[in-house]
Formats: sequence, structure tokens, C-alpha cells
Amino acid sequence: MDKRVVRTRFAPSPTGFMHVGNLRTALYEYLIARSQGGSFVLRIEDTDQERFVEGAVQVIYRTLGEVGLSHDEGPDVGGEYGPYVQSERKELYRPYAEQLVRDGKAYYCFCTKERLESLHAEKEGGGYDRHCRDLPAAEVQALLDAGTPYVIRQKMPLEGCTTFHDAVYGDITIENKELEDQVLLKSDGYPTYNFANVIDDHLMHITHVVRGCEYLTSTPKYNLLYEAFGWEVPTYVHLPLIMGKNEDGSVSKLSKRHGSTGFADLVAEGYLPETIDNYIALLGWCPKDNRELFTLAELAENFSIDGISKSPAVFDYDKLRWFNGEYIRAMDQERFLSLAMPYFRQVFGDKECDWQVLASILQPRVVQLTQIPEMIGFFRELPDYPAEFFVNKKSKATLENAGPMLEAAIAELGQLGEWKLDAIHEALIALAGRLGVKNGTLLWPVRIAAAGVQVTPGGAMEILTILGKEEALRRLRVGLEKLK
RNA sequence: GGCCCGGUGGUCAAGCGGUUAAGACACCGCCCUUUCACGGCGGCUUCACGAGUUCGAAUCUCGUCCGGGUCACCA
Repeated sequence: MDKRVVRTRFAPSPTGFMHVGNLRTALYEYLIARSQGGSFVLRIEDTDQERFVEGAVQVIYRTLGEVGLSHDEGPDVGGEYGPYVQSERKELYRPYAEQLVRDGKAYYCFCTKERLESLHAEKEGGGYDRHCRDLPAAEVQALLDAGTPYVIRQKMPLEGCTTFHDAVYGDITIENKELEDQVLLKSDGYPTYNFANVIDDHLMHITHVVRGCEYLTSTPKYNLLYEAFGWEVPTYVHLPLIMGKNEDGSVSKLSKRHGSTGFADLVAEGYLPETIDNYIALLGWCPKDNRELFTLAELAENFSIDGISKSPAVFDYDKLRWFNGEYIRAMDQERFLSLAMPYFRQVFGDKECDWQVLASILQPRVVQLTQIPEMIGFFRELPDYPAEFFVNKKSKATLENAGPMLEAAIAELGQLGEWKLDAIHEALIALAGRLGVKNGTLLWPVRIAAAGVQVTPGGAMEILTILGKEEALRRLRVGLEKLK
């Protein structure tokens, strides 16, 4: 049993884009730490100077904040094992690489980029040919003295196998001859991702290395590094990939061509952060009781590594939409109103109306906030519609009776003093009773005339309320005209 | 192509040698109803294939097939 305090880390590189796959990795790292009373560390991996993106680190902070993944240590909050930005740790890696060279487990490589490229061109997928692996010491020293640019490469065993254990995939064995003499330290002095990862994870006392399983085949290289330093190997937790469905029906690793795959994109499409948390938690993990609705705190209580699945999962927008609808319906109306208001304004402009009623008809129906303008467009302007809309079999509404119904409604509503939902409701129900028709027979034509579309969020009374007396009556008269 | 991983309905999935193989999304139908949505009820589709082990296999083993990942001075 592992008695160490659990420490996980999220180590994104600042690209300015938070892919849901990365976010899901962050979430699992957070959950593994939280579920075991451990710490969650944020480390920025910016060793690729060519890929530097302005403001990208802010995107990471903002996203983690929005989804509620609070970190215990990181560049912004500090911690015992800083700095937490790799570029600020640059000088720290070289001694480790040089130690490996001294121990005969790594070597200087002076091969030029051009030579490596031609190597690639020649033999398909061959990899580095270990040209500098056994350079005589004197020659190495001479090249070094001459200031020749170099990288430091890890010396892989030429034969045998390396086996490592993964918490979700079990034991995995890979033949050492498959392993390339990977670069540890680049010619610009920066460590490669793989190298910096091992050094930092060790220095930061990370106990669980959680990452997508695209790293599965490179894990032996990590292991060899830990062994070379005599360090304790962390628990590896490789996560099944998130897949996207292609046009032709096939699937592949979720990427931009599959639609919105960035956290920010999803939010812009009207998905709630808690929806995203909940949904991606279930992409590759399942609790014993198969529960589906979880707050972040509940996830932290229930998460366990043995519930992580081995097989890849297809990102399903339909299911995401369902979750979003659940969350929208579950929130209090006040919050819904504040989330919906910007969309209301797109349609209503500066006009006011009974926002409470509008919110009340939308909240049970909206699945994505972005649907709102389209759903309520008819409020802004009465669409032109054919008289046939007044016909509905189930409501017993016909071209013949719709006119009289509208006339009765106009008369009734016209003398209504207070234009409130309750009053309108009461008046129309009473009217239907007096007319001796079922509610639908009266309300169908009223709703059609008020909205000008056949399908509406909410019913006739709500729509009339929102329109306001003057506009409501005007629309009913327009409807009446169509029936003459 | 080499190596690695995976394969339960259209999708997410439970299952861990004996189950009528759960549940959710989607889809279809019915009910509720003031249209739609919500809700309720019902339906549709699944253990990739072939051997083997076993009294008994979705569960264990092997092979085949299919899918994916990976083979950078990127992370």
C-alpha cells in the first residue's frame, strides 16, 4: 500500500487553447488528488520557445478557474517546490543531463538538423542512427571545446525489454530495441518535454503521473530515466483517448476538425462549465453505481482509479446537450435569468418585458443557451404565417371556429385591467368554460395569433403576458384578419 | 510498416465463470398537456469472428479480423 501523500500535477504547455482532452486529464488529476486528500499542482511546460503564445498562461488560469479545478501549488499561488514554470527552471536540468553523461547513460550528439532530416528521408521511420553514441572521448572534448552545437541524448539499452506497470492498463512490456536514443537536452539549452517531465515530477514529489495513453509507448523511456537516477518510479495512470467521429463514420483522436473541442468553444456554444466537468468525467470513467449527475465535489468523493476504462470513448454532443439541459433546469431561476439575459437582449434590445415569465418558459426548454434568440425571435416581430396554422385536430381548432375564438378572446382580454400572467390565465380559462369548449380550442388560435409560429416555448398565456397588452391585442386582431 | 493498446446496441457504459446481459443519451410509439419541452410508460437495436479450457464463457487462453495510438532538438 502506498502511504505517500498523493500529489498529482497538470502540466499543460501554453498554447492558448484548452482542448477537452487536456481538460479531462486535468480533471482526473484533480480528482485523484482530491479523492485521496492529496495535492494538485499546476506546472507550465513552456520548453518549446518556438511555440510561445502570448497570454496563453492566462487562458490556463481562467479555464481552471471556470471549471473549479483549484490547484494547491503553481506559478500564481506558489508552493514549496517552485518555480512552477519550466522556462524559469531552465538551468536546473543541465546538471542532471550531464550527470547521466558521466554515468555513461547519455551522450553528446553533434549531428546537425540536416543530417537528421536526411536520415528520416532515407529510411522510413527508422529514427536516429546513434551516430554519436560511441564517439571517442577525445573527439567529443574537441568538438565541445570548439563550441560545436550539441544535444544530449539518452543511451537506450540495445537489447532486452523494459516492463512498467500502469494503474489502468496493467503491465506493459516493450522491447528496448524499439526505443530511440531520445534527446534530453536541446541545442538551445532547454530540456525536452520528456526529460523535463521526469526531473520536475521527481523534484516536485509527484506520485501519480496521469496523462493520455498516447504516451503509453514512450513510458519505458521515462522508466529508464528514473532508474538511471535511482529515483522512485511514480504510479502511471494512462487515460483512454477521447475520439471524435469523422465525416465518413470512422473515428480518430478528437481534434478541431470534429467541431468544438476547446473549452472556450463549448462555453461560447452555450454549455455550462459544470456540464463540461460532469460530461468529460464520464468519458473514460464510471462509478460502481453508474450514477451520472455529479457536482465537482461529488466527483471528488466518488472518483477512483479502478473505474477508469481502457477503451477509447467517442465524444458525444447529444449526451453533452442532455447534461446541459439537466443543469439548466436544475439551477435557480435567478441564475438562469442572469445567464439568459444577454441572449434576451439580442432579441429585445432595450425593450422591457416580464423577464421572469420569459425565463420561466425558457428554462425548462433550453438545452444550449445559444438557442435562446432563435426560440424567442417571434417576440420581436410577428412572422407572416398562413391561416392554416389555425387548424389543429387535437385541439379541435378549425378555420371556422378560430375566428370566433379570437374575437371572444379579444373582447375578454380587452377589458382586463391587470396584464399579468395569473389574470390572463384566469380570464381565458373562464372564457373557455363559458364558451363550452375545451381549453385547447380557444388557446390554440390565441397562441398561433400571438406568436405567428406553430411551435413556441410556453403557452398562449405566457406569450400574451410577455408581449404586453397592446401588442398582444394587435396580434390577435391580425390573426382575425387572416381568417376573414 | 514495426511496436503498443483496445473491441458489450448508433454513442457512453455496468458486468470480473452461472444475470431474462443493467442503466443513460439518441431514435420510435403511447400517455400527460395549451404547441413544444419537461415528466410517465413502452419499444428498437449489443457481447467482432473462430478455436480451446470448463458441467457452464461477454467474462479465462490462443489465433484472426477490425479500430486506435505511437515512431521529432512538439508537447
